[in-house]
Amino acid sequence: MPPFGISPLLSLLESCKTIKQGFQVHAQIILNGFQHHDFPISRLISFFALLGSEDGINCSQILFCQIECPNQFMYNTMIRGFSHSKFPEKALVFYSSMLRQVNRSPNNFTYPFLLNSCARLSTLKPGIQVHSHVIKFGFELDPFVGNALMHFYSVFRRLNDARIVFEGSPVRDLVSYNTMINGYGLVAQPGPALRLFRKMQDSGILPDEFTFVALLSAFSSLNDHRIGKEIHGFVYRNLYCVDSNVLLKTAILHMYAKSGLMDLAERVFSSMRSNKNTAAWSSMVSGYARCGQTEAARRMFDQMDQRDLICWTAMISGYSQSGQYSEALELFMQMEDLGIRPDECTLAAVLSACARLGALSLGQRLHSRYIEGELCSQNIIISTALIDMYSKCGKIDSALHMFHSIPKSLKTVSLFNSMISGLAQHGLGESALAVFGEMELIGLKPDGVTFVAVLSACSHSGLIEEGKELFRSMSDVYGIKPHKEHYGCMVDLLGRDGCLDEAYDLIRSMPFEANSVIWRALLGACKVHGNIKIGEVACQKLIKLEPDHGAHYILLSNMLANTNKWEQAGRVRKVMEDRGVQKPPGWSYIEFQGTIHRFLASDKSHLQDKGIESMLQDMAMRLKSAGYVPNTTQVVFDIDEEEKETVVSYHSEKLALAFGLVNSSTGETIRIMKNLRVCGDCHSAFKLLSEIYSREIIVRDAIRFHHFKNGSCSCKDFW
DNA sequence: ATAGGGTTAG
Repeated sequence: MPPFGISPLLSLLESCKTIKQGFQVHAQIILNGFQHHDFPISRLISFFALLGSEDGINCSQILFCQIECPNQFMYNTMIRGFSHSKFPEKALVFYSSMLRQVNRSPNNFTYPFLLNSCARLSTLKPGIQVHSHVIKFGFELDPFVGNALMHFYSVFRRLNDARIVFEGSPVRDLVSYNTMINGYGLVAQPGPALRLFRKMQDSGILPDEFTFVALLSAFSSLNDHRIGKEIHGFVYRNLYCVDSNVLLKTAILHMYAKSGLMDLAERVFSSMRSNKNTAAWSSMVSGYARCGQTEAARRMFDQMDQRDLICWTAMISGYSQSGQYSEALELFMQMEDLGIRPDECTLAAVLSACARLGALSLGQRLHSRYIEGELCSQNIIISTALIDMYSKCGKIDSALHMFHSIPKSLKTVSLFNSMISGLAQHGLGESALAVFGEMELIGLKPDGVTFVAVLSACSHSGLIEEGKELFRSMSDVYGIKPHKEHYGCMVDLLGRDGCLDEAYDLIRSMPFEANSVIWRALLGACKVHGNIKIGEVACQKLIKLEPDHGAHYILLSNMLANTNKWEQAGRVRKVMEDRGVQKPPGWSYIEFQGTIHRFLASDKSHLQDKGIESMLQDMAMRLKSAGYVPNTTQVVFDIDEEEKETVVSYHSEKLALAFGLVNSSTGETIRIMKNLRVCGDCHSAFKLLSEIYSREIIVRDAIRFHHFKNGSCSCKDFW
């Protein structure tokens, strides 16, 4: 082997592509006695650091650590390497050790990379500190540093700060404009993006394809296809390379797909011919899914040759957003089986589906396997989704624990909304108000969603005065106009207090027509307080608004029957039959050994296995000896008493409870989910059963949670 | 030094 000089070694290094080849060069460096020469070693460190792989950056770190007195280039290289690694925070570690070393002050190459690392962290603070260093060391006016600062601030949606840097920068080049336009796209402000674009043209800077990609993505957030089309035309007039520029085409396609213009999206898509990339496919998948066409989305998805994590996520979240939660979970498990690891976007979508389904054990598994102790445990969207999942699966304590473990500075309005509505569903009104107070204390401004949450918390817990006061302050103090949802909460609240006339007046004074949710709230209150007069009005309205909803007819006929207006009740039943309206099937489900078991009312298919039948008999017997009389008023009236009893004892929630009692051990909490409201008979029965079997039973119905324990329920019998 | 597709709460 001939001896090498330094420069042949360097040119050898230049031809290297893999870690192994890098090692060979390292061996040569040592063999030729250059291991203490800064120059070849720093090149080698740089080679490894910029390979872009985890192994590469580890190798460069090992080399770096062997050096007694690393030079500035080496530090910059490490910072640069970590800036696009999986551990951007390590760039900061190298930066501070650089500062600690005597005579090693940063230069103009240090900050762009360091700021890029900061842009990828989950918190804003380190970047702001770096900004103050930029000023301290006098790199404020460096155009590269300036652009990196704009990028950093816009990633954190701090467009005002980015703008200040932009305005203060002596040189505003193409990259500065692109970065700012892109930033406005991130915060969905296409207006300022467009103004900057004009300003750019005025100052004679020619846009490039990045400019248009940034503009297009800014306008994708707006569902205004007119402007999108205009940009499309503009792009064609200004860049004749459009047809060959895949990136640009993908951005155009995405703009159409996101605006729901799927036929235009299809046209761009097919014009891409053999250049269809995964991004284009993903845009199509999510575009179809977003407008509810999950089948079309799935066909696209199935046609793809190469599926990456993003398109899996697009399909999974497509199902989840369209309410097809089981499909979402099923697809997710298929993905896992292929060995694909979800990231935080996938997890957020899957957790949301778990929450809606009440799939606690899957949610818990996701938490412990992919989130706990991982980098994304700091991700606030994930935390929001987790809190929602734990709340909706009945584990309100876990949700609260998570919430309190999150540092104040990271908490967002959505996070608070998630926590408050969780507490509301569990009827924990005081806690909900306390969390709301904390929100104000740290200076977060509540929004419309927050008020839905706090108002429903008040109505679910009977905090009448607090609720009224909040409703007033909502517009007076916070300047938020109440929407239908807020009126719905107020009707619920007043109705609960027995103020049915007041509730009815509120509906009539609303600036818009009441929807079915609001009438249902009024009807619910009428049922509890036995107000037939207003109840009938509400029922009629509901039947008009939702003529296919069988429950309304049944409620109305039951209400009439209860006041002995048999004839009218019969007429209602007749109308229902004539229209062919079916009673909506009530079903309950319960999770057991990771799978969800579903029960339909009177469904005998589960009865043979696992001793459910005998458990049901045991339940009925013990209830009877405890002096319990079945409440059959909620059963359609024209069947005889004995049969009514049979019907109520086969309600889906009772079947699920029997299943739960058979398949769980003593002391274990039983969690049941129901698609409709829990029935009155089941509610009283469950209270007693919780005492008889010494079990805590948690039932999630369509609106809220019921925690049955020692003979009583957390809803205090109002729901 | 900048870039395209998927993310939470009602």
